[in-house]
Amino acid sequence: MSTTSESPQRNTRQRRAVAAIMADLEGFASAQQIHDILKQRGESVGLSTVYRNLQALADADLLDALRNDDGETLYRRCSSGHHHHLVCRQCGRTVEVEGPTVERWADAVADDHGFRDVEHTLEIFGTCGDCAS
Amino acid sequence: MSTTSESPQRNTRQRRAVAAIMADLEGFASAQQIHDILKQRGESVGLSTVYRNLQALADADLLDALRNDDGETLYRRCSSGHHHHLVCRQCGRTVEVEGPTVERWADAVADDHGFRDVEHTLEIFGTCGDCAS
DNA sequence: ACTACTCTCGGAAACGATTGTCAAATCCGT
DNA sequence: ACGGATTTGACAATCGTTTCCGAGAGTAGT
Repeated sequence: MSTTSESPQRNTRQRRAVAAIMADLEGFASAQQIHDILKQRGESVGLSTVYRNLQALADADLLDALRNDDGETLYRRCSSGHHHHLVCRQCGRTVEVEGPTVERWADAVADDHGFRDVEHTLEIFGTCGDCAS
Repeated sequence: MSTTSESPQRNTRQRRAVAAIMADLEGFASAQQIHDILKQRGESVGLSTVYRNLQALADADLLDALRNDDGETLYRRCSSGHHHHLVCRQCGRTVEVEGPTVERWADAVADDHGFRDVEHTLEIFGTCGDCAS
């Protein structure tokens, strides 16, 4: 499988259901939460399947994935291109932010120390206005 | 535990052994790796104890902790104060970096969106000069 | 529509890091 | 050295996630 094709990607009810949830969802959610939501909507999908499909979507860059402090992986739909997140630690509301300054700073710092092929991760956590009251 | 004192903090062989390892260690290491190193040095310490002491040291801001992509928590000694890391993804060599500009930017962005109690995480990964050759 | 060939599903078992339990060992002030 | 509190450590339990594997469902070819 080194050469070309990804797997053919079949169009299943479960795949559609997970994608639909993610399209609606505002903040980050864990695989288990998404599994619960599916159950509530009556579109029951096996937990393993939820995990698999979320991974697939994340691999295809259709979802952002991040780990919270509890070690859970959270998913959320995302716009294309490089960006970071401002996440409410109460309700999960998320704002995508860009910071050209930060990008340049990170690259410059890495360059100063002779590092190549630089990447970075940056997340901002806080309590949003609504949750603060 | 809201009120006053930290726990009395006793000076045990195990606590000293863990602290000693961390003083020597150059890059980030997982609790289990540290447990192994202790065993090799003949200073055997229970795994739970290693976990507990690493957490305690991290809580006391004597160690930095970060999670790798595999979900393991890695520890490393650190200087005091807020800082970030530039980590070589090959050899683990780590440089502590500061970025007042970034701090201000993050706070400003969060403030713009009405977020309070803001924290952020930022790590830079790359290949260091030595490993690039 | 029928067949054959996969890919996918799902429930249960496996996994791996971490945390909890609790009796025994160890500290440390007195 | 004594005694009460903390800490240790072997083991079990937890928790998120992954893997297994037989059954089920898409899809292409006829």
